[in-house]
Amino acid sequence: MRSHLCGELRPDHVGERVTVCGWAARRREHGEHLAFVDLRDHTGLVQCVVDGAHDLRGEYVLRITGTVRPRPEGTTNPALATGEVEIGECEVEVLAEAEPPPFPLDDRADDVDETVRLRHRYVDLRRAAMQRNLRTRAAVNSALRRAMDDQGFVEVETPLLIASTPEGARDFVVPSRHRPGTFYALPQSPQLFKQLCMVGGVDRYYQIARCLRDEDLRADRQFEFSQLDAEMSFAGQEDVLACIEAAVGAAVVAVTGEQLGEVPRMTWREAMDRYGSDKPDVRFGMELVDLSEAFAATGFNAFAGATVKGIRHAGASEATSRNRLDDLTDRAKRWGAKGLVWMRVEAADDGGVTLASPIAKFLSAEELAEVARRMEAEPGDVLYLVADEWARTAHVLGLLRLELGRPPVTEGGLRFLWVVDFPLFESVDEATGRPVPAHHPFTMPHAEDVALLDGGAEDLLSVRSQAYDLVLNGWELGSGSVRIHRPDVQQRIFDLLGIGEEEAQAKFGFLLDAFRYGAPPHAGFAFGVDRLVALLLGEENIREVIAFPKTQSGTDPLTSAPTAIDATQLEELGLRLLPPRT
RNA sequence: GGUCCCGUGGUGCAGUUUGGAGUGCACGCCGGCCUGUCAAGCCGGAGGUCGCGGGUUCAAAUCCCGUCGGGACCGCCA
Repeated sequence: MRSHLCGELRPDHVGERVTVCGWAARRREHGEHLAFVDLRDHTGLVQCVVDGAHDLRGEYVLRITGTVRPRPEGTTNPALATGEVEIGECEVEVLAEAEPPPFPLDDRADDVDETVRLRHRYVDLRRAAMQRNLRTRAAVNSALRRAMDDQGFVEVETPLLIASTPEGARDFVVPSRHRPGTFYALPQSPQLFKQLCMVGGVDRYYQIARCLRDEDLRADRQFEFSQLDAEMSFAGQEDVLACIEAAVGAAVVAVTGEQLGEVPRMTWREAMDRYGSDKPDVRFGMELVDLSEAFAATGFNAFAGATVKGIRHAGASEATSRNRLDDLTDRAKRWGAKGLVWMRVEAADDGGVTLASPIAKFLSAEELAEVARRMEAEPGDVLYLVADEWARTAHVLGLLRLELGRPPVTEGGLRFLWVVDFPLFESVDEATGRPVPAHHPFTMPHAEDVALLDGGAEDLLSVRSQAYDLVLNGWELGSGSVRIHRPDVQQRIFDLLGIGEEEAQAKFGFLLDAFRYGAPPHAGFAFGVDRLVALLLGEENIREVIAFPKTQSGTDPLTSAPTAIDATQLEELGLRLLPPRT
């Protein structure tokens, strides 16, 4: 049907008779004698010169046969890759007529209401930016598969219809027709199946797996997403990190052409202390400064006995109004802080600085001087302090740091980071005394910390696990761990978590059974492909790298999903609907 | 579950603070003119439930309440 693609024509093609197909991106009419039509396909635009009468409208689907010729002196267009040539003596065949598109298909569409774009996604996808995103995503998938294949990983497909487990995210659920009243769940991840693959001698498993979680949507979260999921036998943390780095590095090369280099590491504890986050955005500083010692003997009740930390917003005093400070204080409270202390740094007569703050009068001169010293305060800065228990102080200041200092997604480069030594337990339930797992209950404790499992709440919370996250520019790309493969250790963890034998059998019985038949030591990882592609492309929203995404409320403006189903379908499934909640 | 922002011809906006006739801009669309344009140009035209409902008022795009839709975030996402 065609001999060339629109975007590939160059002066080399001059004199050739070519046939191209595409959409009429723009037309410039000069009466019935002459018109210029920019024909667009996925490779770009080429100018076609149409002589004589015609009726060509925007987005008509055309097949144009003509002769490639150089553009006349002075009419070349350096903005187009094909701008030195044009197609002349055109024969035009209208393959399909088209209504005017609902929004412009050039860069101006970046400002169009996203609902309108999604409702007409098939038109939106024609745009150069969306074509670039789809094709970059395909290149990343391809690079990931090649890298995993090259490292001896085997791609195994795991089921989509699986048994529901109450842990973790809310399941999407599918009713069974054969057994009315029972349900499949769609996988939140292939976690248990990939471990079964290890027992099954697969040795190195991977899959670009669709995962589904019925949780609230965000800029970096959709119901459905894709993970590069991997698991390795006879391997530990270092093996996994090396293999994942190779895969991610291949994706980075495929998109940017640049080598990844060594990915730095940071312990979870250090990440929380310095950045107030387990997924620190290390593209910028504004690190948390610990001030607890400065207030060890303070008379200011709000600071006494608390973890006090601060961040310094350099040079921001003039641009930060009192209104803004009040607003930030409100936010800090919504984030869980008791309050937010701010201090404006001003030049003092003696050449030092003074800290102007509503609470300055409650602090001693020594304390104020120590704050200024530790935070390296300069005149014109604003300091923000939070005092609370360690985790809350870090969390609130971590959010405040992002609010005040986070650069746009397109700036600061690609700053990958391994966060290692996550705690095994996130918290200890005050009512039951049971620890709450931070990852999943098959995560191997750090060898050096096993003795602490016998201790009290404080000991339990200090147990490190062999779990690790990969972070890129403040987004959690993925996480993994070394798994427990020994039944006795697993039993120990279940006991601690209060998971009885019956419950364990009901929830993961098949995995525990499998382990009785000889489980190799194994470890794995999974990271989100949508997030990786978005960040590689400088998109701040993963919907831009998904062909048909859903809105924040989980609907699809194109298909109107989710929709009601008819009574016969419900009947067949043995389901009856409750009246709508009021 | 919560906080905040947005909703005005097909698209993007101004108008909302301080109520006074659907007033305006750009693009697109339709018609006309135009033989070297390139986000072509010139002339003319059509196109509106100011998201929806209620309230206040002589009068509401504008103020108030509710609601729907979209977005960002907190919680949630082992």
